[in-house]
Amino acid sequence: MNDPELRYQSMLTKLKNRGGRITSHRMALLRLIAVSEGHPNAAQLFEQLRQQFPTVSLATVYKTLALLKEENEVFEIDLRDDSHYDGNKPYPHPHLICRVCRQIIDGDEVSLLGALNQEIRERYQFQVQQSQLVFYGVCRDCRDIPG
Amino acid sequence: MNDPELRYQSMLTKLKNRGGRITSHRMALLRLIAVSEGHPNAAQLFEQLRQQFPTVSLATVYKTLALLKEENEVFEIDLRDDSHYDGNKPYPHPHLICRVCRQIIDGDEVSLLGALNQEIRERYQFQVQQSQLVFYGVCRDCRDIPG
DNA sequence: CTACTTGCAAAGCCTTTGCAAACTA
DNA sequence: TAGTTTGCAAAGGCTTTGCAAGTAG
Repeated sequence: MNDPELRYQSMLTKLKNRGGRITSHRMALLRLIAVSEGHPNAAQLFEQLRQQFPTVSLATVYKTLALLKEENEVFEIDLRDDSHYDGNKPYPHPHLICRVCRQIIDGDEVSLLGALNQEIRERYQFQVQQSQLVFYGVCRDCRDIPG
Repeated sequence: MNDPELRYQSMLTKLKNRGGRITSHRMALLRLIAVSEGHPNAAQLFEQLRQQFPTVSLATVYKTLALLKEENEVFEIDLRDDSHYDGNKPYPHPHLICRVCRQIIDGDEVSLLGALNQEIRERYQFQVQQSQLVFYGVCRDCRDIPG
């Protein structure tokens, strides 16, 4: 789940299979999402897309993101202010948000995740289908900087 | 952290100590929050408060909640649609949200929480200050109901 | 009396929606 | 050609803000 080209093809296929049409705007947006290393929000994707297609609208970005989310090709991170999108790891996983540099770090290497889900299932008899796990704090790079 | 009267007094003290004024609206709102078993949102608190004080405004509810949050007397659960407030356990803890009955269940009895935070600190060298842990799925009561 | 709080209305933001025009297949 | 997608603008929903009037201390 990491090669941009694979991600791109995967998204494209899902859209085609659901009977969707492939427009140049969509192709470009899929590329942007597949290539993005970070966790852009709709506005950021829109800004980038706009450089190639000056007439594209923010609504189109939202609409396409909604499709990709439905196809589980993108994971939406629900934050207080807006949503950010993870196109590289399109499944629930923790995110660490640095309050200093505002960076969003993938926390998918936490080994306790499976056990955590299991404990919730067992202890509360709750069938977990989705999750939003966000940790706020200070990242490694910002930790040492005084102020 | 569970006796309504203690919670009420704690909130009241915090507000007083910060130089805040105790109005009848505020007292009533604190009582509502202290007594609430669930996780009301601002609109729900407003509706209840309105029954005692027909002239109260939603803005006042928001303003008071903001103060209580600042004083760590309430934990704000950031959900996609709105924020809900936990006045009984005013610290970060998981919440389980049933997609069938819409209930918000406290997940504070998960034993792995400490270890999870520790792993994030160690593995990512990330200083966790806050967290929003939300699990979506089907609760025990709704699990057996077909549909 | 002074400073804080309130209610109202308006503004802010992100996101969604309605619809005619444009376009893919 | 038929059915999707697009852009635009407006609407929606929650939350915040500005401000004059009211009120706690």
